[in-house]
Amino acid sequence: MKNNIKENRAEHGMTQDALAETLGVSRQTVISLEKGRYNPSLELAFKLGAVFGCRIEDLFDPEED
Amino acid sequence: MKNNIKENRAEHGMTQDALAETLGVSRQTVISLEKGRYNPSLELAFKLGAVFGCRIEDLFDPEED
DNA sequence: CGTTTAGGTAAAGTATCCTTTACGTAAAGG
DNA sequence: CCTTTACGTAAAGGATACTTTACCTAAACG
Repeated sequence: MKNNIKENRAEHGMTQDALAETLGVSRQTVISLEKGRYNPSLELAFKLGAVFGCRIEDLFDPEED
Repeated sequence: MKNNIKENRAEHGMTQDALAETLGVSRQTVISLEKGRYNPSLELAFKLGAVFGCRIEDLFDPEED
C-alpha cells in the first residue's frame, strides 16, 4: 500500500517526531509508515487524514504495492 | 469506530458469507466487523469501499465509539 | 571539536486483527 | 419432523501493527 505521508508531512513543516506526537504513536511508527513497511490501522489512517486535512483516499493508494 | 457495513450489505443483497468471500476474509471477520468488535485494517476498509462503491468515510465514523 | 536536531536501522515485546473450529438458534421448506 | 440457510457466540492460535530501547549517520551551529 503506497502512501504520500512524507510529502504531506513536509508540506505541513512537521518533523517525524512532531507528527508522531500529534498522532499519538511512536516515532518508529511514523518512520515505518513513510517507508511503507506496513499498512496502518483504519484508526491511524483517519487520524492522518485529520492532521493533513484530506481524505484517506488522498493519502493512500491501495492499488500499488 | 462505528460503521454501517450491515446496512450496505443488506442494500446489496449479500449474506455475510458472500461478503466474506468477496472480501477474501473469513465469515467471522465480517460478523465481528458488523458487531463493531474491532477496527479493520486500512486494506480491508479499502476493499469494503470497492465492494459497496463508496468512500471509506461513508462506511466508517471515527468519531463515535 | 562537541552538541543538538532530524532521520534512520535493528531487535524484542505487546496488542490486536483475522482465522479456524466447534457449537447454538431461529426461520423456511420439503 | 428433518434439512438447509443465515446469523450468532466462544476460544485458541497465527500474523502483523505498534512500542520500546539502543545505537548510527549526517547536517547545522557554537
